[in-house]
Amino acid sequence: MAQLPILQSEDKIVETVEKNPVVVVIGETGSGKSTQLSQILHRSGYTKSGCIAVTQPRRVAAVTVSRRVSQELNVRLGEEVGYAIRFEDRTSEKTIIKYLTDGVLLRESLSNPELTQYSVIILDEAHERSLNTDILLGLMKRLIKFRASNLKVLVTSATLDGEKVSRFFSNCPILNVPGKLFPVEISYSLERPKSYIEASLQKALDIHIREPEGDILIFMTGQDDIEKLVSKLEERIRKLDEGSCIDALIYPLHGSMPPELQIRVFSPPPPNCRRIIVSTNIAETSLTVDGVVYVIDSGFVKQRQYNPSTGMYSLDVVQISKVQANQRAGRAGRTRPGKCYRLYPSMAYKDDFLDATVPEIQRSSLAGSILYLKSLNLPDIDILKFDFLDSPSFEALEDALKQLYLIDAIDEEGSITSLGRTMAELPLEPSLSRTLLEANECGCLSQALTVAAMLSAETTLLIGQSKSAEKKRKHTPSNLPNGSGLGDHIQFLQIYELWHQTDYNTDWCKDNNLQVRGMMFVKDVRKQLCQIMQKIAKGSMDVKTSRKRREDPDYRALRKALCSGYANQLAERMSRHNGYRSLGFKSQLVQVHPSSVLRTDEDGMYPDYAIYHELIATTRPYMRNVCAVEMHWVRPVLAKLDNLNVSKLSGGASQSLEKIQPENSSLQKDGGNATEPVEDRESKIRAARERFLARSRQANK
DNA sequence: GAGCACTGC
Repeated sequence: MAQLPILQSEDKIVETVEKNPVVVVIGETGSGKSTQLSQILHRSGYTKSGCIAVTQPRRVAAVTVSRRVSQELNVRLGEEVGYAIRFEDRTSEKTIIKYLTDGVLLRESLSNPELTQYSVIILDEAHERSLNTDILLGLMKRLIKFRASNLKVLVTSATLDGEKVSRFFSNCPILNVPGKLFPVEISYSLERPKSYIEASLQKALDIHIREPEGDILIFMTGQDDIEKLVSKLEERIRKLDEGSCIDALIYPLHGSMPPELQIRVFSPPPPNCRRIIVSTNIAETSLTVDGVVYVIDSGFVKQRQYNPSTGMYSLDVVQISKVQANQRAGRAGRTRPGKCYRLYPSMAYKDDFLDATVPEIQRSSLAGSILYLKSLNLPDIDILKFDFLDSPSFEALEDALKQLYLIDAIDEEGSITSLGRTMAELPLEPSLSRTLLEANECGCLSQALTVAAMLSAETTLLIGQSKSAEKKRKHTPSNLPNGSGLGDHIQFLQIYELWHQTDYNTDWCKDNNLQVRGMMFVKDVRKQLCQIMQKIAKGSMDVKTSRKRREDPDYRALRKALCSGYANQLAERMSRHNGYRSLGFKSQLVQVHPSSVLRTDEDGMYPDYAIYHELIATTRPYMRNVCAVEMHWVRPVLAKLDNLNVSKLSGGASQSLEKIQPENSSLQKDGGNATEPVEDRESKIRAARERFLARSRQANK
């Protein structure tokens, strides 16, 4: 094996780590930092006083990297070298080098905030800025103060933000480790094309006809565009004169494809044949296809973002960042020198592209993370002034506190409640943790466990289908239950109960268009939730079937529990039509998503009140996964909304926080009225409550 | 009557 570049810097690394509590290591792809840093520190004795932890943003990475290190050290995986990911802990008392996902390390710090078992913590791939890594960065900054004598922290990052991470850790040293990428020649378009599909098609055909062999990787934004381009490519390549150029195999590649189809891409092509892979950004970091020599980059990506003032997610096509553009280009230089064709002008890259992708922490709802931080009970840290590498907006923090207050996870002063503490232990969104705890009181825990597990995996359940396949499917109506018309949560419960009756038969999943992988994941989640709930469960947690339904045919207990958990995700129907108004946020008109199984009554009207799992703006604002609830369950929630005092929740920090936020305000630029005054919001909540009371009076007549 | 990128506890 050729010597990895990082080993030439071994002495320098050891010396720098010796002298500094935190070191930033910048190493490009192929530098060997993921496999070698841990071994270097092991060799220099850091495993004598504890274990070396290396975090990874993805599970597969934790598994594959630890496997390689165990081979290099010639030990059995799970002994001296091991890994820990959700549902799987392959470590033992012998373990001295442990690879784990950042989420698992966060869970560990919940039960052991000082992380005393570790002498070294390496946050690998920190430039990806996953939500969990960002929280870990903040926690590490605090931890090195308390464990200055016996903890070393290493952060690996991409070139562009190494300086920033260093500044965050009091100007800690930065070490550069060369990568092992081949040069990639980059060319730009003169102008932005009218159609990215057409431009990609032309460019791919050009390369295929004129350039020597080597696979082509094309980055598109989503399944739809990928399928269009694949069929156009197939048609055009079929029409090429036989013998005028080598053969081509065209593969789509995206996350909603079943794994067996994804794997196809990795089988090497037959001789005299070029692979053309049309992919989402799954091929940017998660999957690496060897043999790619040409990259075509559309310059766009689909990104999910959260608007804290409306509680709504949107999935937008946005311009990629410079870091992403370079990551995409690098995919062409893994095996030999390559070429990258950017379908945008060089000026666009220089002037329009952000340096780095907006970190996830500034694009997500923070209720779960804030609850987690509050449950750590760090006396020296005010959560709202928590030292993030990039701070989330004030609105996002305020929104998280409001959500947590409405579901009783924190009290009026913003302190965590005992309920909140239990919720933080569950690996679920706060709304679902709250539902479980309420269900435990109402005697429907087993049902709630199923619903929570199903919603944890929801997007991966239904097999991703193209539009044409969908049309075909309409002729064969689904045999799946319909949630008794009460909503999608109930349907999820009924589906799982049926699957349980088949003894978790995988063919049953396939027959019903359910992703086997997704359903197995649900089963694992449910099992994990049962283990955590064991201590406090008041009733059986086994999957119940028809017997239970006779006792409560309308699932009233479960829907009432859901109403507590989703207190912040509540909507009231408009009086004359089937549109809903979301309560508790800036007034927002939303529709039931057409895929919902929620049923209308004999007059064609939806129920007066419903809870929703999420609001998502696509062509219009939709509530996805809704469930009918009853008016009198909603009453206490509205009372709580009425008494809401956000500045009290943040411990009066609102004023000072607003002052230190201005640099984040640009993020909200496109989010509409993110800065609506609190008084406006409160008056709207009051108006909603008045409408509710009027409706109550009418109902009582 | 519409459409969903990618991760993770």
